[in-house]
Amino acid sequence: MLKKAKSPSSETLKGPHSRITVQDIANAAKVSIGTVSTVLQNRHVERRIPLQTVTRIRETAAALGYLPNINARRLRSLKSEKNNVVLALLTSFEAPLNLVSQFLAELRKAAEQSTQAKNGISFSMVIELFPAGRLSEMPGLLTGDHCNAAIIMNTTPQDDSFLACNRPPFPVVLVNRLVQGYSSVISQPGAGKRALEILAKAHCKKPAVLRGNPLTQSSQRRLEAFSRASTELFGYSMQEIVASNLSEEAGYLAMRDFLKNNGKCDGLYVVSDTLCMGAYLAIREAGLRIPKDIAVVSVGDYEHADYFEPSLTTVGARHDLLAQKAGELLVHHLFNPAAEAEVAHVPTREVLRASTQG
Amino acid sequence: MLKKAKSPSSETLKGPHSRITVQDIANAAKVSIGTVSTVLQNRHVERRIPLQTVTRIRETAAALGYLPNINARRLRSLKSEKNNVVLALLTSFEAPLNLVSQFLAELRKAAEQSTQAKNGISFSMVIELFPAGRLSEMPGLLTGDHCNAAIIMNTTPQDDSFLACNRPPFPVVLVNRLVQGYSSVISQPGAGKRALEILAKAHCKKPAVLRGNPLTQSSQRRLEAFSRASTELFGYSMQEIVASNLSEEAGYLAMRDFLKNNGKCDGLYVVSDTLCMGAYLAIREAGLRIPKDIAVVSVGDYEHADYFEPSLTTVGARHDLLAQKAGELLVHHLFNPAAEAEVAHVPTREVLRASTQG
DNA sequence: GCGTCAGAGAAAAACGTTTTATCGTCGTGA
DNA sequence: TCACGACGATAAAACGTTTTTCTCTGACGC
Repeated sequence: MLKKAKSPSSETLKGPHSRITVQDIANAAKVSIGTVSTVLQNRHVERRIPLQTVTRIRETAAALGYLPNINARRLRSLKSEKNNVVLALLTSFEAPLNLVSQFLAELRKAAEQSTQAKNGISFSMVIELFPAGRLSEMPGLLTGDHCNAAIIMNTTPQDDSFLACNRPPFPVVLVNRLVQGYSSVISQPGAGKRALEILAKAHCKKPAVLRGNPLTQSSQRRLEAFSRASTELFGYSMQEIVASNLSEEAGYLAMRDFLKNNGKCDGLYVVSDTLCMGAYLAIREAGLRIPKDIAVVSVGDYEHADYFEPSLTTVGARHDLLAQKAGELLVHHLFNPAAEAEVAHVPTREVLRASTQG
Repeated sequence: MLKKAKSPSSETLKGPHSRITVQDIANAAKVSIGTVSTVLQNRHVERRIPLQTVTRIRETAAALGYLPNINARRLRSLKSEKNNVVLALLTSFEAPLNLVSQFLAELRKAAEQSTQAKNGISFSMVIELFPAGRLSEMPGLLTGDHCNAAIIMNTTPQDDSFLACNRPPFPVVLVNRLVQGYSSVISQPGAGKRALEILAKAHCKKPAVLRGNPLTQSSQRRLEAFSRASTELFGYSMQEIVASNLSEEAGYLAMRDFLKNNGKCDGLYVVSDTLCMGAYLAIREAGLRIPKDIAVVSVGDYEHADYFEPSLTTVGARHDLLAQKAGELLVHHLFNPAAEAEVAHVPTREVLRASTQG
């Protein structure tokens, strides 16, 4: 009802679902869009707009439910934002976020160090989340209108095959995933083998693994290495205990059921610290001792391992190096569009603690 | 060297630090910007651009180090992106991110439910991180060119006082902070009092708290309530053990030193589960038993409490409700610009476990 | 009566893209 | 010779802002 065409450039009636713009406010308040803009930015005092006009504009803006278009605003805004490059970190809602801030920090560091070379460029970084397995629905991924470069983490196999078929029009670095044609950072394989060796040194003969579902790509590699090493050393593969997801509770339930059904093992490799926390409880409840009855190795996802009772031996990724490498690689690709895809292997870290040492 | 003015609209020489645009590529490759644009979007086949031109454009783009301007691209892009509202979640680098995905998910839910009312609007959500205490340096916070609305979490007192003086030009909801003039969601006070009551019921006489540094606003409120309750019941306040930060290690060290110096307490309130993990180890190492020698209550930040040994009693925030309320409140403000600031108190959850029950 | 100045606002130029409409040119069949 | 389609590319409009420049009043001092 407040709307009324006035400016000749907007004679055409707007569609019903079209968003309110400064032009609409200007028409309704019978001023020009420049005036509306200054008022909405609270610069009316320096521009000497009388209070009456200010309140009129403010009221019509509120009445019309005006929401500024962020992209238009940024496009036109300060000089400092002019040379702005958007770096994104894409991860799934379901994955734990505790690592992503480290990745983001390293990415920023890498970007800013390179700034000195390509001076004048500023960086802004965002995290965007997608539902696991539905990376394909992420807006801007294929059109390239969300970021100039991205680190993608915590994808599912479904997401990976989507990426294999559809390449975003900007540099991408994957974390712990191997997809043809993409750069990625990846933990050195061999953690699985080392896990078995550690258990063997703790005099285990019947190894088992506890894993979540679905199996992440890196877990799968570790498991395969573990299995191969087991076959080599003992002549048989390990038992496999499958938890329904990656929570403590799932680990607890899976391990409890295994032990209840008279499952026997004297060495356990758990592919996530969170699962392991649940497994510890199940083992305690069954009256078994760590490491005397069952030695346990996990991966060191978190920094908790020292505080388990008994403290937990871990062989796993060095997230700090992964993050650093990922940041460097992405920035490298950002400024060297012709560079070949590159897979960086990052060494693992091994900390022997009480859970494998009698 | 490749650059050469051709189009009449860009006769003026560019400054040295000016970013490469499609115009520059067009000039260098001697084609029009429209052609460059179609090639860069890989639509050359449908537009029948010959391969030779395509490669020439691609090569000059790469040689010039072209990076598209994301904002310009989004501004001009698809209809679906036209009615796009940007919702942001601002948190500090230092704070654990494990909660933010829950907040983001709830925010999205709230936004999408409201979409049916305000139909035609799509939402995009981003997380942006700032160094704790330096929220003020976050670009776009005061100019409003980064988002249409934001949830701000994990601020320091310094950030709060900055916010108190400078109001961003978009709706804001704070989490667990009380700042004049802002809407916020906040855990019901009283968790601290309940913690003391639980300890008292476990026959404690000498309560202590273990806290991190700096003290977050919500921790401070809890501590004050705890102290008041202690004074009321016992006639004296609790002892205060201060850890240097919020890590497991800090908790361990602080608690170990306290016990080493003959500190005595029979009930411990720990304001973070992470700290508590360290405290558990220190208590074990000192040969003390939980809860017989020391009963322990913490806050339930994570979902670990069941898996502590012994399992950990918690009284703390219901993050699910906090997140839900925050999302709803922000969306409400987004579509009702005139609405008053509102503080939503969210009840706490109390789970009694073995660490307080002999 | 005339220059000057301040107030209030309009008009227009940018920002860097994408998209649409248009324009030559070249062969080719009638 | 003419109409015509295919080809290759260009010019120009749009996107929604912000910012700069300009215009039009009156009022005021001289």
